[in-house]
Amino acid sequence: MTSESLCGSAVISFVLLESRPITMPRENATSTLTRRQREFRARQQEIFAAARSLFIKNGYYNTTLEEIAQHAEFGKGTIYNYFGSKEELFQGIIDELTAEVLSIAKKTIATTPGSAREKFTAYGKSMIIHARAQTDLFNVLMREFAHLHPGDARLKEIQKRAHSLWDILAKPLRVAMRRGEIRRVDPVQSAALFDSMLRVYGAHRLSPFELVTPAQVEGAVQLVVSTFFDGIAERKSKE
Amino acid sequence: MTSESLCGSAVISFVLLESRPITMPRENATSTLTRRQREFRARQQEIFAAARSLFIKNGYYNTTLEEIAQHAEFGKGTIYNYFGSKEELFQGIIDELTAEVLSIAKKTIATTPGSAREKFTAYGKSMIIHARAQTDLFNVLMREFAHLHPGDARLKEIQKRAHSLWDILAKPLRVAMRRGEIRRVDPVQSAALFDSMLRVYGAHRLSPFELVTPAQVEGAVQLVVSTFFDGIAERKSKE
Amino acid sequence: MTSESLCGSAVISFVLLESRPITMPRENATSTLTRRQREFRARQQEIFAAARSLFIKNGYYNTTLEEIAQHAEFGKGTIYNYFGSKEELFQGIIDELTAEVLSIAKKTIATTPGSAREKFTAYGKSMIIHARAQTDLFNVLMREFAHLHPGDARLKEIQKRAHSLWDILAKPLRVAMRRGEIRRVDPVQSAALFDSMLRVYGAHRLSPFELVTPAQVEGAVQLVVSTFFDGIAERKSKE
Amino acid sequence: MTSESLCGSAVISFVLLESRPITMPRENATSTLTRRQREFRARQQEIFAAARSLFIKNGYYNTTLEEIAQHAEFGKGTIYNYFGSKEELFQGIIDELTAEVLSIAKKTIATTPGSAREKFTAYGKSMIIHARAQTDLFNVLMREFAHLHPGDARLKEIQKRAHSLWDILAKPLRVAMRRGEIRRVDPVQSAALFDSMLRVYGAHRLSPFELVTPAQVEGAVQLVVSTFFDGIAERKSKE
DNA sequence: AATGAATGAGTATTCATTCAT
DNA sequence: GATGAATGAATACTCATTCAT
Repeated sequence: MTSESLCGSAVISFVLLESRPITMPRENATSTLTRRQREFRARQQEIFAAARSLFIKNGYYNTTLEEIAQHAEFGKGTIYNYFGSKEELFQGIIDELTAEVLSIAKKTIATTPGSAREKFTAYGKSMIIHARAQTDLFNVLMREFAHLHPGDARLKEIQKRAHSLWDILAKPLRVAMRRGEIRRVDPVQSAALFDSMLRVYGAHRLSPFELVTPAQVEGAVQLVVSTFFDGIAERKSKE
Repeated sequence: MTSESLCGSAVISFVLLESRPITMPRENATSTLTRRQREFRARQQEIFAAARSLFIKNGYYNTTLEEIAQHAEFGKGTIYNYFGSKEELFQGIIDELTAEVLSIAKKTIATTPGSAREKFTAYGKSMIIHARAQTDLFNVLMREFAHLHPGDARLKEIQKRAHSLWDILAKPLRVAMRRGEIRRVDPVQSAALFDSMLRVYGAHRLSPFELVTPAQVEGAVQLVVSTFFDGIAERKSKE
Repeated sequence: MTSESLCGSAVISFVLLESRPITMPRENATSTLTRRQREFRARQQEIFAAARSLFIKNGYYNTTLEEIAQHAEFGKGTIYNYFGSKEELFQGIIDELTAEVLSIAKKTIATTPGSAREKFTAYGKSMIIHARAQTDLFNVLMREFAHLHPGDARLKEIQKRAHSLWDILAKPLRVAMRRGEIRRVDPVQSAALFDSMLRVYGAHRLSPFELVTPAQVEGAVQLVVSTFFDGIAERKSKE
Repeated sequence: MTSESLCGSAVISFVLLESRPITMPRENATSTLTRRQREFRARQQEIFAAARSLFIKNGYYNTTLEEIAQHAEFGKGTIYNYFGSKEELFQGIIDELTAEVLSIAKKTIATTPGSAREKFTAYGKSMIIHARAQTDLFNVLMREFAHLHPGDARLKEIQKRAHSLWDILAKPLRVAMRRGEIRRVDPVQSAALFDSMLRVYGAHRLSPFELVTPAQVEGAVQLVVSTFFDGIAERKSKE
């Protein structure tokens, strides 16, 4: 039925940056960076971007460092001044991605006013938009998920982030439950189910459900939200 | 939001062998196979099984033909009498897998009596069980999904199979809709959403939702089914 | 004064094959080797010889595997069917060498009849001849002795072999001492001193003492032997 | 028998700086150096010392310029203001070393009063002490002796220095011969033999003859000297 | 048909050297 | 003068595929 990897990727894609980044230190608290440091960071980002786009297009194993270097317009050796290895470069991308996703989730849920339904609608919308922009990248992540052998420390980190994401989504569900707005369910598990449904729209290469116009996105999110909260069954309840 | 790969894998995992097999010719229409042919088929299967278990354990790129040959207890060269290349061997596995999934879906939906809800419950249960048994294999599939470059003919094939799966699930939904049991929704899209939710339970390495006992499986399926049909919102409709 | 490496090399050069070979299994006791095994051995020797001559000419670091392969008239990959790594290939050479030297010492001392002086003369002669044929190889060994980090198991092995050599030479000295033919000295240490003197003639590139004719070899050995046993001081003892 | 390298290294280790230095110009005849020049010399020495200790510890090929620069606390580029290349830096060290050895020999032989036996005793003692202090460095020299291809001008230079050393030792032997104190032998060749014996004690990693206390050093030198002058044979001459 | 030895294209990584700042 | 970022040539090692036996 469902694949671990699938779920795995789900997990990966929705993780919030609560924990420290794995490889690439993000902005310094104090913005006082020497010129040296700023330039270093800038070049690192250039290389990173080049690697990212190539990994996306061709996958980890089909991307050579030679190509990355050419694409980044640097010498091959230069790459190694900024990243210890091809693997580290790749891990950096995973890291960045999970951080982004987590950050989006956090912000959307926190800042959207209103009920769980409204928060989930907002979250769903930004996730779909975000995912469609990055779909291919997620794709790579999944392909190469192999790298994380069971027991690898990074796997644990990913797990932690997955839980973070679901916890973020679970919070408004708990509130709603307390208010008697939703049934008694495991909030984390339900959050995961919601999240999983959104994923259907993330696969632009395989999904049959075109989401090019904002209206289409809107429709998709509405379907997911209404299915999640109301179910698809007809309410015979009336009278 | 959601990742293509995730969805992609979803797609992969739920495809029924309706179309002709991609690589491995399945049973000849006429069951009259010469001894030669039967032996050939048998050896092919041995190799296939060896490759499958190794790809599962180590991934495509980390499995060498040398290992496959040893594991299959054949000479390295012999492999090439049965498969044109490592790649073809791998495609055969994808093929087999998608066929299995599709076949399960077809059978479950067709043979389970009763309403859509009952059919979906049965489908969900067998899928979760099936997936947990094969999780690692799906995992590989996803990892190596990279092989299917956009535009690759095999990608189209996979898409077709994904649609087949959803169509199978959509059928009972259409019936229910006609009967007024469920709301007006896109049945294929809804089928995809249901399918996607099941995936949450497929990731034994990342999923926080342990499903070891039959009761746990039952509970998970119930949650998915009830969420799908009824939603999680409290029915205030009463009265 | 004297360099460790020098002594080190001395040690290396005069070691007897008592212990099992480090890397390359020597002739099977039973000469029953399958054709496969014999061919394997033969090719291994070809590669070995090619590597040896190149290491001699250019040193370990200045010899590439590409060159070794070309010189051996094999493909680069083929080398790795016979040796696990460049390092192992190199170690094999050290091994072979030390084994040879040890074997020569053993045989010469054992088979030469007469007193210690006669045994040492025979030993000296064959060592000088042997060394001049292999001088360059010893040279490489010394250059690359670095590879053996202190604590390396192979270093211990070399030490053991060095002791073996000296022990072989010490034996006739002990006999002579018992007979009162030579003074009370540490036989092993004296053996080492004798051995060390021979080394003067091993360096054809640096030694000023040409040893091309058999007579010259004879003269050199006589000088070493007479110095060792009688000293260079004039015997005023007479009367 | 004996290895060129061994002997080669012997040669290297006992060479006196009579000839012009190969790479590093030594003190200007006129001691009038501008401040510029003095500072240049000073920095050159700092780099030199750093390189030396690293070459000793790790060998030529396993020492990177990066490391040398860090150890010398200079920028990598700065090194190239003081030395043309890594190779040149290394040659400078060989040069310094051989000069040291030669200088010690010269001084010891010249200043020790008395007979050849006494001069040789003094020489032996200081050489053993000196070598044990620098064993590792000699070691490197030997390892990297490869650099000197046959025909290399520097090889000739080394040979010249070797001869210088032996000539220094040969001188007192000639005097003794003239006085009838020692037999008629080739004084240079005998000097080389004596020198070679000392080398046994230079290899702290391989030598079984521990020389940690001054008494042990004394004993070793006595053994070498007495063997060299008197031989190990029992004097039956009496009567 | 079965084999596995031979192959060499392909790749990550290192490091001496240069040169713009 | 000092620096260290940039460079790319160089190299050990892998592995899918071929083919002679």
